[in-house]
Amino acid sequence: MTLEEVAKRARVSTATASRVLNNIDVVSEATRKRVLQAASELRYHPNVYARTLAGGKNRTLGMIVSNIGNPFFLDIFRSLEDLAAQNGYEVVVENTDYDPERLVAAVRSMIGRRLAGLAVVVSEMEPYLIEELAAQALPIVFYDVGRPAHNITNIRVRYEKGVQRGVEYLYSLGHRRMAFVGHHAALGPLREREATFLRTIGDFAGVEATTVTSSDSPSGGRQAAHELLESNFAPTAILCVNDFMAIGVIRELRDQGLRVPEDVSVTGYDNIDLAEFVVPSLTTANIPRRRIGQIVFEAFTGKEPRGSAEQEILIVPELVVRESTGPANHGGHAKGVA
Amino acid sequence: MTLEEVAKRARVSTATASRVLNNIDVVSEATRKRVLQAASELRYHPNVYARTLAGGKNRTLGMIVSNIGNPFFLDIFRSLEDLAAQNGYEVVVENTDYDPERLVAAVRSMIGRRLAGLAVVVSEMEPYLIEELAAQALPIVFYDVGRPAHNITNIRVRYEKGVQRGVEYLYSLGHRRMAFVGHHAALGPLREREATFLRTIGDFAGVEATTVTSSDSPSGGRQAAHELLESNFAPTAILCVNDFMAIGVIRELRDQGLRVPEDVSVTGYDNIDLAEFVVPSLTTANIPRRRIGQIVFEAFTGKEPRGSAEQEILIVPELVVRESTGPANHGGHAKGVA
DNA sequence: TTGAAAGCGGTACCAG
DNA sequence: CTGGTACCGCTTTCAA
Repeated sequence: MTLEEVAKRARVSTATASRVLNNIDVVSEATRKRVLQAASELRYHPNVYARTLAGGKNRTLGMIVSNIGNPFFLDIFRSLEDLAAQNGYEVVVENTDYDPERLVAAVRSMIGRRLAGLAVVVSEMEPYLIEELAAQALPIVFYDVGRPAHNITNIRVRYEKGVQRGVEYLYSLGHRRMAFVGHHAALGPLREREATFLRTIGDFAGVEATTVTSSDSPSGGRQAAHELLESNFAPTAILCVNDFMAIGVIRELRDQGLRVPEDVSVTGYDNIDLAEFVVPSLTTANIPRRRIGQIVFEAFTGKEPRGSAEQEILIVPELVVRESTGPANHGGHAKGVA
Repeated sequence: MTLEEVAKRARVSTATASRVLNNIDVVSEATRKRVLQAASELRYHPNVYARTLAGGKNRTLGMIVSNIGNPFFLDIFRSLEDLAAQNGYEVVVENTDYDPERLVAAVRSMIGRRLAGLAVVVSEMEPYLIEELAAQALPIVFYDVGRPAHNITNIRVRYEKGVQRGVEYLYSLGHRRMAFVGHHAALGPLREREATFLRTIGDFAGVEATTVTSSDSPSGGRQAAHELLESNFAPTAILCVNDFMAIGVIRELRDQGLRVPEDVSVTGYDNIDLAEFVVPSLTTANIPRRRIGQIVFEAFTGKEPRGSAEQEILIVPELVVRESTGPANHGGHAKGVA
């Protein structure tokens, strides 16, 4: 079904048909009706590709994330999508699963879409990709990678603040043996998080630390906890790089007969909705995902004078204390004895 | 950056440039190199819209879901996306949040994309939309709505089987007061699920039942459980329409000092990954989301003779017993006393 | 092996 | 108020 067929049936030119379909108010009521009639009879739906090509405009936004299975990323996407839908935009997501190759493919595909804006929320960013993106005439928002530049907005999270607050809190509770559970240590931003933890621990006298890394999922968390318990480190507190993994860590702890937080305290990061619902609920650092979605949307659709889009936005996570943390149990826990 | 600019820089025609970029093996190695060189220098990325319009082909699949925040839908999407990525396709999702208006917009937008296939996994489907979709020359897969027709594959879940098995199991455990927690009772498929529960209960002598409805989220589950506890029904078992809500139900029960499953048994539905990780883990009915993603993908890309695509696929959920269910506590539970 | 040119399905400007 | 028409950027014959 094409515009031409609709026009023919309504006995008008494609120009007029186009006007009617785009609500350009100059068409007589009579022809207008004929066109609408024809369009609906033919169940006509304009071809987005032709429309975009010809019009030069594009109402779609893009977003690339590392793991859409992790509610953290999903929430940002949903927030952006809601705003987009309310304002007549659409958003297409691409998931990379932390795979640099998929990221490259995603970036190329996104550039090819000639989007109204692209949000890049990934951990596996490589410098040359940032260059490639920066070279495009495309509004971009980077989350946690890259630096602000022309047409590039940067959202930076003071990740270390959340870690500090967490460690500090656990320290005040008497914890002296802490473990960090992360994932994808090979990727810069993630390795940096682990380093941040270690660095922070260095500021507290008499604290011993270790780290484990697995995959970004509850299952990965479970596996990490398993390794931790197999080793002889016996932490009294486990800090997880995010809530998603913390859920798995807690599960494994309980399966091994350890109580949380009586025997071991656990913290997450992100404050996903689930953090409040799991048992025990998670002590975590809040990252305002909804607000991030808004910032992204505004960066793309805001009407500030061109160029002012170049900015950096800082987010400082707050600690949210819930049930998964408590006083250290220095008596040591007897593994296997609940 | 356009093909023409690349062609110019490489001193060839756009036709040749196009050939090189599409790996059409007839170009001499020398010119081939020049074109590639030029393309990379200019950081050229083909315009997907122009490409699709001109080529008449489309490697993108569409998917419409009711609530991408619910892991059930998300898993199907991810499964489809993985397969797509592996085979050079892309998939665009649209979320409706159970809102019929957003569904209409999504359907229109999807049709306008001239997709290689569209999967519709929603609960708010209206007949006329099915007509509209069926009228398009577009391979479609409906999940739980519509009926098979030309170019339409239908995936139907024997929802009632899962409910029967759940009720039967709880009955054998001595439960005689059961409640059903659902959402969006105004939508056909969802109302039907509630009705299925009630109908099933009818097959078991001496069982009393009630239903509550809230929103599709842990938070909705919590609220539903709250209502249930406020009423004087005092169920010994709560069957939730899905795992996502069950998580909230369990949380509320515990907050009210009730133990699961000692005081109240809870079941979910879907068997999302989380079901295994929450505490207590969920007794639920398994729906093979990964397989559904595969079925969808194959329906769109399979090379069966045209027309054979018209089929109906039946899925019969199996009960998965975990920790959230146990023998009925007929002594009655003292609310507020753990 | 390469180029010219005809579309693909619309939009928007220019006349009438 | 309506029609003619020149593109948008790329793919794909058809000839050379």
